[in-house]
Order: sequence, then structure tokens, then C-alpha cells
Amino acid sequence: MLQSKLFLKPLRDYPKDEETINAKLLVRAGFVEKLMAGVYSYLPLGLRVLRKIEQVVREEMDAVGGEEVLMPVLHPKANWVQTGGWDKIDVLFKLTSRTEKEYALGQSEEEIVTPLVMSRVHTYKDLPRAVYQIHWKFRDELRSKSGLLRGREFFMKDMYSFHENQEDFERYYEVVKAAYLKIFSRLGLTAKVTEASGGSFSEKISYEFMVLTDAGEDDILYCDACAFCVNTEIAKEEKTGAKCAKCGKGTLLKARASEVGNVFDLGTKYGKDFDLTFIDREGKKSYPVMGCYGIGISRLFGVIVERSHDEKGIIWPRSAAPFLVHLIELSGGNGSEIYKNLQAAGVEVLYDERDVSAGEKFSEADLIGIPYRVVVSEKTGERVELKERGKKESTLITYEELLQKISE
RNA sequence: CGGGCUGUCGUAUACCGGUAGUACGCGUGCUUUGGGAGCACGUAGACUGGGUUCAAUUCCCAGCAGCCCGACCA
Repeated sequence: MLQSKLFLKPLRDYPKDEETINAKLLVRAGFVEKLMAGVYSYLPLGLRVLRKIEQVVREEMDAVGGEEVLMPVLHPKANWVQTGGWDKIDVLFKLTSRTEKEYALGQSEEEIVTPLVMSRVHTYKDLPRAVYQIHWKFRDELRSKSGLLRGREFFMKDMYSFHENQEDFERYYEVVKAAYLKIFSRLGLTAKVTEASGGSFSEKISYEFMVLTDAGEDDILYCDACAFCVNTEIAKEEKTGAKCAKCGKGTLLKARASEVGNVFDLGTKYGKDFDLTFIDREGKKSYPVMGCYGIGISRLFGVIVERSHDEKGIIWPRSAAPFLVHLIELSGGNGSEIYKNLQAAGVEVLYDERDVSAGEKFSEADLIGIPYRVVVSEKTGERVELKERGKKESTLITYEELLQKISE
């Protein structure tokens, strides 16, 4: 992509109405633009990042047998009345049409996916099933904050699994938990798994995937030696500084974190609410055991920025970067050939061919945070200068060496 | 939803009860070109509604909007 065509370009200053790092950097660098509190437009650069994160999540969901679907955001009131959510869930956005019909905007999708999947499930042979979607969610938060970390409208992957019994659910639960850790790791994040309360509809314990960041909204206690981690909401005996009861070696530390994913054991609640059954191995009617698995894609977007930046701007991991290479042409250099060749080689490249000062190009490149910066100028001659974002040193190399280097 | 703070060119800001200033951006021209260039000229602004006042962008009230703290948060 030519940088001169990027009409939603970086700003000179930080926005005055943003406080958190992710929002300041993302607005200034031209990834997102705020429409209102907790609601952002994704600009060309931001949409690329969103798609990258989405794709990592999609690949891992496909790998555990998830089938992707796309369900409506506009829901009939009846489904929500059926499960009790219409009255109990206070973050549910409710709308009234001009004919006085009432609707809900999806804040989660059990009310829709349960009848959908069970319409094709007749016997235990049709199970297990897992379907997921990557779509917008709406929650009427009293206070929206922290940029992309807590929006009233946000992009989320939500998967729902259906099983013939608890054992099969628990088997799959572990499979998905492992896939989740892989997703966060691919995105350059270290996620801790905590036990948390199951929310208003479930007595069961759920698991939350937390990434340490001061911009988060949860407090967790974790062991510095083993994997033990718990949300302070449900921590009872454990105290900061105490010895870890699980491994006996480590010390418990308290930290601020942001929840980037969760998994819930839904039990048979939704099957019962809709009275949808299948014929089990004994030939009897049975309710499916369900699981629900969420990952906040837009929140991950913000969390990556919170975790990976310096005083000059964002530092994208290549798995989430809008482009792999930022090609910068300075006076006396010609990047058009390299641009064409890189594109032909399938490399995603942003080409800065604008007629602006070198300093401005460098500053914007640091701000945007593309992993590899490649400069061509009078000085580089037949070669190119490669610098990795986040590293100080640069090297003069040939085009062939460049291709080699960036494909590592 | 309770509390606090804030609304001034596109952006970031300054001053002020009586002509609203600066920087950046943007436009034109020339000079520049390896870390947000220089000069010249030009462009563009007081959230909305009431009130006080001879006069309100400024003071007061309300509304709207944003941020922060709290509560809330499948």
C-alpha cells in the first residue's frame, strides 16, 4: 500500500480526550477513530490489525474442530425472555421498533445458537458440535473506558460447544483451553489462567485468561513459581506475599490484569430453557451439556498495544502487524522497484513515497510500529537499510538478504 | 448510576466582561531533504439553550458531550 493514499493519516499530537496508552497511540497513529465513548471506527491500518488477530483466532478455532458461522446481532425479544436474560441481564441493549415490537442487541449468543444448533441435532451421533463466530457484541456498560479495552460495542470471537454428557464436555474444555494459550502466545502475549465466578447464570467455576497490564480492570493473585493464578474476587485465604499453597515454593503476587478470554461450563441450562433434547445412547431424551468460549478480539488489539510500545510508538508482533515491512524512500533513493518486488513476493508492505522530510517519515514509522523498516536513499546505493522496530541498530544489506531476513 | 474535572480554528493550546492569540495542519510560491525543515502570503475557531449585564467565548443555571474515581460489568 502506498502511504500517500492513506487518507486517515497519523496525527501530530496525542488526542486530548484519551488517557490510556492504547487509545492515545492507536488514535494518534491512525488505527482507530473514536465515534463516542467506547465505540471506535477501525481505519485502514486498524482494520488490518483486527483481521490479523481475527485470523490467528480463526485458525486455532478451526484446528479444534470449530465451525464458523455468522449469527444476527438483532435478536427477537422472545429468545431472551425464554432464558430469563431479558429481565436479568442489565447490560442487554433493548430496542423498540416503530410497531412497538421489542428486540435485543446480542451481548452473547446462547439464545440464538442453542435453537440453531439443536435444530439439526437429533441423536448422540450428531454430537459433539462446536460452532463459533467472530462478530460484534453490544453491552450497555454504565461506564465505558480504557480505549479498546472496554467498549459498549466490541469485536469478539464466541464459540459454543454441545456435548452428550459432562465427560465429553470436560474433555473438550481442556482442548479449547490449550488452544487459547496457543492463540495468546502467537500474539506475543503471556496469558495466565484464573478461576473466576461463573457469572449470574452459572454456579460453576469458569476460567479467565488474563494478561498483566495496568490498564486492565481485574486484580489477580498469581504464583511467581508455578501456574497458580486466581482472580481476587474469589480469592479467599490467599494473600499477597504468602507462600503458594499449590506448589509450596513460590510467593503470591498481586497484579492488575485484563481479561482477554474466558471459557464457561454452561451445563444443561440452555437446553432446558428451550426444552431442546436429543436421543442419548440409552434411547432417552437428554439435554446437551454446553460450553461457551469467548475471546475479545478488539480488546486483544488494545492489550497488545498496552504490552508492546515505547516512548515513540507501537511495536507490533509480526502476527498482528498491519504490514510486515515499512519501506521508506528518502531523497536520492528509489523504492518503487523494491516495492513491486516485495509485493510480488507476497510481502505485505507499506511504501512511504511521500515528499516529506526524513524526520517525519521516521517518526511516523516508529509511531505506527511495523516490524521491519527498510530505507532506500542516496546513502544506501544498491543496498537497503534494515532496522527492526524496537531495536536500535540497523544494517545495510542486499535485497536478497532482506527477503531472507524477513521470512525468518 | 453517584462523585470530580473539562468543552476555544482540523489538531494541541493561550488570554480575556468590550478587536480571540500562538504552534502544528491545510493552500500557494520559493528554498530544503537521514530523525516531525525555512521564509513569505493565505485559510480556519468560543458545544447547545436560557439567565445576569450597556456588553458574555469569559460569570450563573440547565442540557449535551468527553475524561477520571467509584459502583456496575456471562
